[in-house]
This record gives sequence, structure tokens and C-alpha cells, in this order.
Amino acid sequence: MSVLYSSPMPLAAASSNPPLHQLAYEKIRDMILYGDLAPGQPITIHGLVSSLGLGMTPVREAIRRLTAEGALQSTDTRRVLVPMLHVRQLDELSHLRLAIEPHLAGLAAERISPEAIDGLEAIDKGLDDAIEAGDVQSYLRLNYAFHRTLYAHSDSEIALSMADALWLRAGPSLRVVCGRYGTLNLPDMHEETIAALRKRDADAAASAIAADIRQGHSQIRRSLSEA
Amino acid sequence: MSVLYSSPMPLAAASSNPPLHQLAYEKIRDMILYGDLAPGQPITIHGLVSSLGLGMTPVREAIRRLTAEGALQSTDTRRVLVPMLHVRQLDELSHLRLAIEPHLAGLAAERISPEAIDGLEAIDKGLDDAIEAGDVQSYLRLNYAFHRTLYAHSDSEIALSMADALWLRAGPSLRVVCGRYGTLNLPDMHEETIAALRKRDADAAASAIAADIRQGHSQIRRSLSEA
DNA sequence: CAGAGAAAAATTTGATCATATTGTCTAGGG
DNA sequence: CCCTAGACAATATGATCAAATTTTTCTCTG
Repeated sequence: MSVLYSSPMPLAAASSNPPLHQLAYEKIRDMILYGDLAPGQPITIHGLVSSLGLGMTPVREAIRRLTAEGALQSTDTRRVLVPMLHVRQLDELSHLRLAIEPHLAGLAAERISPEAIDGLEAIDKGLDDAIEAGDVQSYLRLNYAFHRTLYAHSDSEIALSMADALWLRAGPSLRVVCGRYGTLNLPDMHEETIAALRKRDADAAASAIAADIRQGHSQIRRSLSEA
Repeated sequence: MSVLYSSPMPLAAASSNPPLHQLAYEKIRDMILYGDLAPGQPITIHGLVSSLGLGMTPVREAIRRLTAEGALQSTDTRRVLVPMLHVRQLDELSHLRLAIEPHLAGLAAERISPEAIDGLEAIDKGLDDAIEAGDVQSYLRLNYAFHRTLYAHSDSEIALSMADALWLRAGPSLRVVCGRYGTLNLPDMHEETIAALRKRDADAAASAIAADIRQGHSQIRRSLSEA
């Protein structure tokens, strides 16, 4: 599972701290991000209520939040589903990600510490292992972790939240690609990125991330046009 | 964006159609967008419940949604307030708006119809009147309407929703500027924009909107640094 | 009499509320 | 100055109502 709460107190009684709607949000978001929910799949509140073991209110609030972020879509008949990405929207996503993420990477390059770069390298190492093992779950988690961790060093709150929203929109489709082609032909530009970070070269870092995004999206686009 | 009710019956009885949480969302959003809520002002659920005359559940869901969009901010102590924009975040907003809105304007320029341009011109005319009359409410509404209407022609769902979110973040601060300086020294680049649209000149439209954004933000920045 | 299609019942699902529970802030006593 | 009661606000529950979908039933035609 993911790193949930950083407990300042090592003792018990930490489970009730975060509000349930927050917990529900994180769980559902992860389901979307890591492909447990397929594009086009309808979501029912009751289904989530029973599968998450939470009450109705927190789940509904989490759904509202995710809908606002574009991770879910509510139809005119008040039903909710995982959005299906069309080519048109995928191109939009590419454009927006290219407008935001390289910029974040550039800012991060100017601020990130050597230790944090080591951390990224460790993530990337795990990523390579996951690719070799064909472990799609881990691949998706670590790939996201790499980007998210890097961008977090940009110190740009708002842009970061927009990048998050964009990833949420791309998530389900990424999963579909992996399900179809496996993890083998998923090269990335992470090593180039890390090299740029070590040199504190903002432009190079931005370029590497841009290339990474282009690569990934061309995979998704190919997969989409075949379907 | 809002595919609300495609009424099969053109007659009345449409007041109960949209879900209350949707209604609550729109009302609160407008309060933020048009400056009825000041930056830093704390929000209480009960307050909104009684002032909007709605139940607690719809209001809560609307607040979650707005929080997800960055229009509201929830503290670690479970309290909600209108975010206060700091210079740092304002610069971020500028950068993001400049990355997205000129692009939307350019796309719109390639697609918009002459009739729609006339509509924009009418909005701009109303805007000038509002400025002369010192009517801040109308100014904010019409200024938003001008941009929003233009961008809607870009046919870019996702970017449009991000632009909306950015406006929501900037809204309260814009209002503060107007409250401080009135509407008189609020020049805009709308006429240049309209001219560019008539020529179907995407680049010129994008430049005009970029200039408009820079102007507006320099006003806000000045106001912020004085406070 | 078989089958297409419409009407109606049943079921599923979403929306909302009243209320109980839990957590947070505040003011006064130690 | 710290600590604790109580007032206040947010969170969460489960029940109830309404809308929508699916299934069933019925009728009418070929």
C-alpha cells in the first residue's frame, strides 16, 4: 500500500485522525490512478460504500471531489463513471502536461537536494525492476511516484495540483496500455532527468520530462487509435 | 461545460431539476467569483446552510468540490476559508494563466463565428459602461463573461476547466483590488482581442489576451504588495 | 399461436435530511 | 500558566424519498 499518514506518535490511536471523506478520496483516487477502474466503467455509490466499508456521506463527498478534478464524470442522469479518453482529449492532455510538468521539473532542478535526487534514483531503480518483472501495478505506482516526488520539489502549489489533476485524467488509459502491451516496451527518460538534476540544469530537466511525456502519450495514442 | 438538463419539456417545472448540491455549488462559486467572500474569510457550514436555505448535505458536497478546485481551502483543523493569495502564489497564477488562456484564445479565434464575436462585443460594451458607472459587481461579472465566453469557443474541455479553476483562485483578490481602487483605472485589451478575432488571427488574439492578463495581474500584485 | 412492442411493476441507484457522534476552541478554575 | 469543562462546529450514520433503469407482463398484429 501507499504511505498514508506520517504518525508523529508511534503509539496507537492514529487510525481515527484523518476524516473518512479524506480516506475515501485517497482510496478511490488510487483505484483510478493505478487502474483498478477501467475507462467507461460506471461507479455506484452503494458499490463503493460496501467495497470500502465506509458510510454513504464520506463516499459521496469523495466522489464530488474527484468529479471536480475530472477524475470522474457525472452524466446528465446523475450517474457517475470513469471518463473514457478520446483522441481529441488525449491531445489536449498532452499539450497541458507539456505546458506544466516540464516547467515544474525545471523549478525542481533548481531546488532539489542531492539526497532527494538519490531518492528519485532509488525509485527509478525499482521502476526498472518492475518493468523487467512485468509488474504493472508497481510500474504505475513507481512511475507516478517518480514524477510526483520530483515535482513536489518545485515549491509550486497550484501548478502541482493541476499536474495531479492531469495525471488523474490520464491514469485509467495508461493502465489500459499496460494491460495490452505489458511493461516491456515502456522506455522512459528518467535517467536523463536524474543526470540533469545532478547538474542542476533546469532546461535539461525540463526537456527530459517533456520527452518522457511525449513518449508515454504516443503509446497511449497508438493504443487508442487501435481500439 | 455544464450539460445540465436537456429538457424534453420546454414548459415550466424546471426548478427542482438540478440537484441541490449543484445549485449550492453554483451559488457559492458565484459568491467567490464576484467577491462576496473576502480572502481569508472563514466559512462555516451552518452559515451557508442558513444563508442559502439549503440542507447540510448539499452544502457540504459543494464545499468539497470547491475545495478540490482550490476555490476554498480547508485548514488542518477542519475549518474552511477563502484562500488568501500571497505574492508567490499570484506569480504562479500569472504563469499558469499565461500558459493556458492565450492558447485557448488562439484556438477560439480559429473557430468562433462572426455572430459570437458580436456577442463578445456586446459584453465588452456593457463592461465599459460598468467601468464608467463604477459598478464593481457588473464589472466582475462581465469581465469574467467575456473571457469565459471567448474560451468556450476553443472546444477544449480540459483546458477550459483548468482556466475556470484559475479564475476561481484569482476571483477574491480581483475583487479586493476593485474595492480599493474602484473600476476607473482598469484598462483592458478586449478591443484588441475582438479585432484579432475578426481577422481570425490566432496569434494576435493570444497576444491580446496575454497582455490583458499581465495588466490585470500587475494591478493585483501592486495591491497585494501595499497590503 | 408466435413475436414485437408498449405499459407497468420491481429493482436499483442517487439525493436529501434529521440526528448522533466526534473533534475543536474557549474561558474560567486551580 | 496549565488544565479541564462546556459550548460550538464538523463529521458521519442510516433512514426516507425520488428518479431511473431493468424486468416482467400484457396486448395486438401477422
